[in-house]
Amino acid sequence: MSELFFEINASNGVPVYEQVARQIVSAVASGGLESGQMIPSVREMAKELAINPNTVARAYRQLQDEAILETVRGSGIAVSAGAKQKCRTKRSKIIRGRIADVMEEARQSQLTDDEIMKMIQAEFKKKTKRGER
Amino acid sequence: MSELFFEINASNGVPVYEQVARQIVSAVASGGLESGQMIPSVREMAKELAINPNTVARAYRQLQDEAILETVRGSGIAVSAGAKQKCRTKRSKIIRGRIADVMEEARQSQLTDDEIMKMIQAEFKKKTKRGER
DNA sequence: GATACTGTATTACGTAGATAGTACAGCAAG
DNA sequence: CTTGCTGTACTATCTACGTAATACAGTATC
Repeated sequence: MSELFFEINASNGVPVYEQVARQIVSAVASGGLESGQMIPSVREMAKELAINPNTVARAYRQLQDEAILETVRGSGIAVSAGAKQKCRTKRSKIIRGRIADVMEEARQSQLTDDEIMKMIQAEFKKKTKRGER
Repeated sequence: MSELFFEINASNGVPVYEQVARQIVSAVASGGLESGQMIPSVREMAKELAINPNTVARAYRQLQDEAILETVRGSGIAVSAGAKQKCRTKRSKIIRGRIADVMEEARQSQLTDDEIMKMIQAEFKKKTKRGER
């Protein structure tokens, strides 16, 4: 089931359980996963991603604490009602935070606004030129 | 001596030694530190920043490996000749890398180019409005 | 040469992340 | 009711990393 194109980047610095959680959030936010839909079981997901079941469980648990996932004992875990809106908000917050971090880092590097903006536009062009979307 | 306005953010996720190294690179890149100039000793810098001398030493050592700093036994550590150009390049690379990371993360979050650009511009405005530079 | 400063090397400690193994509780389906 | 799947809890271990503490080696200065 599933076909959830998840990718784990082990040499990324970002904890694996965080990556799993984020990708679920992204999937819900953009409609790839809908409210009420079941997600792959802990063991199944772990097998697919070749990681430890406990790591998956940790990601799921975190999302349960945020009421994005709901557990149905014996059956599995489903996407909560109203999760889509929550995930869209969460996703925005995460990305906005990352952007703010970079801005702050650039500021501390004593780069001028002009230099910063030029770098951003250069990277942006590079990105869109790769032919995505 | 020095007056090197360094700031250490302990709750930043970024290792302290990395922060020290980066701020030296920034200072050299923007002319605050010039080739041949001595930088504060390991212990002095550690005292100013209220961190462990070893942490400072690690930052210095890293920059020596990159030929940005040079050690003079018994005297101290000086900025290498040609360090400015190196640091400017390095600084650009670091920031560009961070920007690329955010772009990649945004892409994985399945945000559209339009949404991403809007977020960036919003944060950029927020930043410049704080009245810096 | 003695002192006081440099940088450096080594070792040890604490924390966070990931994994592993095991055990338990609940539901579905035969 | 039995079997097989769910999630959950707990403990232990391993590795990586950042930091800390201490001791050591070289030079300047008097």
